[in-house]
Amino acid sequence: MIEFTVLKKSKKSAARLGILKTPHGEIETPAFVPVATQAVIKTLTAEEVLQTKSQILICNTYHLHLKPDEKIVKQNGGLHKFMNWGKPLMTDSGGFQVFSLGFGRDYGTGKLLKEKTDKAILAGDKPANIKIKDDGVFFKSYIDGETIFIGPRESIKIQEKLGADIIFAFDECTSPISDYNYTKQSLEKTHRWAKMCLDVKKSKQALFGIIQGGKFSDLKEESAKFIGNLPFDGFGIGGEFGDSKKTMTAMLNFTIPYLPQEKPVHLLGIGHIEDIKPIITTGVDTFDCITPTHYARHGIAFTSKGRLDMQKKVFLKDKNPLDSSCTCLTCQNYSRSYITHLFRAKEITALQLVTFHNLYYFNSYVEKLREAIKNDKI
RNA sequence: GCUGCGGUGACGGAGUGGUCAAUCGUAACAGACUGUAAAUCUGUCGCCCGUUGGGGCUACGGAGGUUCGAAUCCUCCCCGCAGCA
Repeated sequence: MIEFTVLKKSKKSAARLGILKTPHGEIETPAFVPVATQAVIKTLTAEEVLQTKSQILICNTYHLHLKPDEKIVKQNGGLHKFMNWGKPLMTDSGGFQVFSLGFGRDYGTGKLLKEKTDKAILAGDKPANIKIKDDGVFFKSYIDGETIFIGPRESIKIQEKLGADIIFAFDECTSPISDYNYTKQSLEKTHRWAKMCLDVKKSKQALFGIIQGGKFSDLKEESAKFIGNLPFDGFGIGGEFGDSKKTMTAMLNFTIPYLPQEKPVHLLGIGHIEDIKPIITTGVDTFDCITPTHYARHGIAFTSKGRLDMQKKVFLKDKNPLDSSCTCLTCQNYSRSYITHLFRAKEITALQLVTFHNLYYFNSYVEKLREAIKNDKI
């Protein structure tokens, strides 16, 4: 079980400061949630992750079901013990994979639409590689092609075996190019699945329901009201948020007030550094994003001066740390020159040093924002 | 000195008379990435002009030659490797 306490609401915005108590410790919110899909923050050990000021991680049901199988995790004493992470954990339900391995893959689109497109997903359209049925989804394992069925029941059972503190309802994350009718039909399914998740769950883990509805206000409202009225321990806001950052913030400002104010709100899969302040001011308590870890492995370091592409030749002659105002171990001990050398030499330590820094940087930034809420500055 | 093999774009290495500015890989450069199919993917990669289609120029060790046409065939030369003297 979890316990959520709102300590303070900003006078300037909907931002709020809170404490989320879990069986594995407390989280100061708003908090960034690094993504540990396969029960690891890629390139880092759990001990290193602790030093990045991370308070809670999110792992993935679909991926851990395929590998190593939740039974193995359970036999190892559950996720916390398995991955040597004594702090709070979430598991995502696999609902994102319904999108990313389905229409996301077919159309090459992400959660946010960058360019205008004529492509559209209409009611009745079916993704090429997965089958979405009334009770769940048939996936093809990307490992060996095996057919795998995950629905609300399966997802909850897997998540119970994994043993995270907070688990998510199985949903269908919709694409930014889904039309109104597709989104509406999908939403009905997600709502039905949400109830099933509540019915199936036997553990004391906290279960978060997920609000969908795409970019359509009436569907978002309907979803927030419906999911918000179910006895979930918290809420995730998922799916896509229109085609610009402004619509995203507007949509959050519109949606969150429909949810019970005493329960925590998690924003699923959003969090480029420039998005963080805007989403926090809408009242989001926790949010996860692959950006700091994923981009790190592609050479991008986030700094107070903006993104740096550490593969660029210029940095070979730069003896400064990634960010001279950063107090992380990477910045204390290693130069841009060295890190760039490692990238160009294809040394895996490059990925590690930047992953460490990026996580520390994101967490430090959110820490500052918590301070700002305390002082009613945002 | 003889015999054999070979010299291709930054590098490795295809091509062996027209469809070749030359497959592919690497490097280089540029771009993308938001609940991780992702240490990944995409684009450019001889020079010059055109917004595109495209056009011009210079190129496959060097110099000649054969041919309508040569990286590809012939002659001589230079260089490398191997074997034999």
